[in-house]
Amino acid sequence: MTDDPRSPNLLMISKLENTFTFSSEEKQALLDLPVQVTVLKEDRDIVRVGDRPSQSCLILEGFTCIYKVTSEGNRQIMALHVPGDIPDLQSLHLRFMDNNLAPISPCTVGFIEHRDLLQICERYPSITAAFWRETLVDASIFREWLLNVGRREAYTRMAHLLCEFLVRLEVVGLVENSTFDLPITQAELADALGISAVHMNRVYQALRADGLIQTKGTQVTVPDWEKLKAAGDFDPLYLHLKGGQ
Amino acid sequence: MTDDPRSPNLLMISKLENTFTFSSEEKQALLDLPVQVTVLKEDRDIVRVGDRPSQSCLILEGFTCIYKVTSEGNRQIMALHVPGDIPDLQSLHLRFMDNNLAPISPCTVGFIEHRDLLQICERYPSITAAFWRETLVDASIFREWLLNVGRREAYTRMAHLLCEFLVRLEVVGLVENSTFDLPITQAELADALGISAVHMNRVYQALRADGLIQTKGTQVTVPDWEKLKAAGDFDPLYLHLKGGQ
DNA sequence: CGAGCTTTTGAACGCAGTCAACAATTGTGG
DNA sequence: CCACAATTGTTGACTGCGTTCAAAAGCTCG
Repeated sequence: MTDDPRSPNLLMISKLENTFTFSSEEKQALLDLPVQVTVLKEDRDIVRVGDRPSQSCLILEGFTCIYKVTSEGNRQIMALHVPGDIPDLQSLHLRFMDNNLAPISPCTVGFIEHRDLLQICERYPSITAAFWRETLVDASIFREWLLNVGRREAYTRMAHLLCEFLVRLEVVGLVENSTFDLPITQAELADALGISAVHMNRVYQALRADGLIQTKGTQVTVPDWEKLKAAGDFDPLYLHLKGGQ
Repeated sequence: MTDDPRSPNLLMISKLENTFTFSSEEKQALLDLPVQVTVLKEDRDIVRVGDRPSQSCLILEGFTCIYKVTSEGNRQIMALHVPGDIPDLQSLHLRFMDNNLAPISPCTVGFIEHRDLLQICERYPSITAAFWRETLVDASIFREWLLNVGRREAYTRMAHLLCEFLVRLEVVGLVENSTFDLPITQAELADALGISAVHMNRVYQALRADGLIQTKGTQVTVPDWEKLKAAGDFDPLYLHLKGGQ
């Protein structure tokens, strides 16, 4: 739904170029990758557990999440995705989806056929490496979330998640004046942090009361980055961004 | 420490062949991969957060884990590895280690130089795919652990972990008569499940009292697989084993 | 056979969950 | 543009799963 049909590819390339340098031939191959742009509503899953998709999905606008549900009906959100992410790149090499993928806000995505991805990977090893690396960073984030959910108390946990959001959104230029849009309900945040919605609400209020964040609708402002980092026990190393250490 | 110096490579190949079929040329290349076998004691990390290793490590005997520690000193174990696993394959494409890797029992590992791995990957795309896939399965396990730690109560969580162990050890032939060796302290299990050691002990006792497991030293026996599966809310799909669904 | 680790037990406490009601906001159709 | 419905956010009270602290008992191994 963008005027420039190449824009999805450029978003993907600029993300990958955070850590890789491509030859002009490789870049052209990435530009030529067919991407089918679609606008999705937030109340329908993109793929579900057990599915065998033949395409992967690049987030262009809005946010998505992957989640699973226990047999008791408790939902855990395992990851949140921002524009530039490819949340189900794994399905390129795993036969079945082992999680659900859904938009958490109205969002625009681009679908890329596995066939095309495999073809470009076979031809250009450094593109393979770049995609592989993306999935490794995803895994690194899962590890940090495990530490977060398993060993940090709710207050710290929430502060940590906000730190991660700020950094990841900054990378794709979605932060202005320490402010970003977080179009996500408290119930969803609770599911991402492994706590109840009620407790989430209390923690959120505490963060505001302590001056770590200011909110206005879905906008979140971080007045003191160092303070939030300290509160969230946050070290961006695990995001493996360009800056390195 | 095996008589047959090729054995490490064969272990790796048989694991990869669970889901991939290699040509004889590819298989030979994997067999020719130099592997430096070493015996490690359990009280020293193999790699640490911030390290930049030039090799990855294949588990041959014993168990290892990856873990992180919060600034408060709480440890979370994010994964446990059994023979055949390559716990730090990620370091092939990520500049820095974002977690610690340590043996949890005396263990034998084989170190493989990144240089050699990259070379073989460049030459054989299907070997790249096989290694990539391994890291994707690791990520899938992280996701399941997130659900486990975030949304299941301690009793179910422990049952789930035992289920996972049984299945993964079965794949590498380390289960006999529904019995396997679990040379890991309760404090370590607690760190893997995100609970305290004291509570771990109580849950463990409850599992025994309910007849879901029998223990004898470090040996664990599962008398009724279906019952344990039910107690652990366990579905092996996320392990992406050969059997498919 | 004693040192050191691991497991076990008890008691008190607390973080977070559940339930229930209400307030605020957003969305929708007339 | 308003009225009503539905979702989301907020609050209070009670409960409970799991933590913490401390001490004792059991193992393992030199």
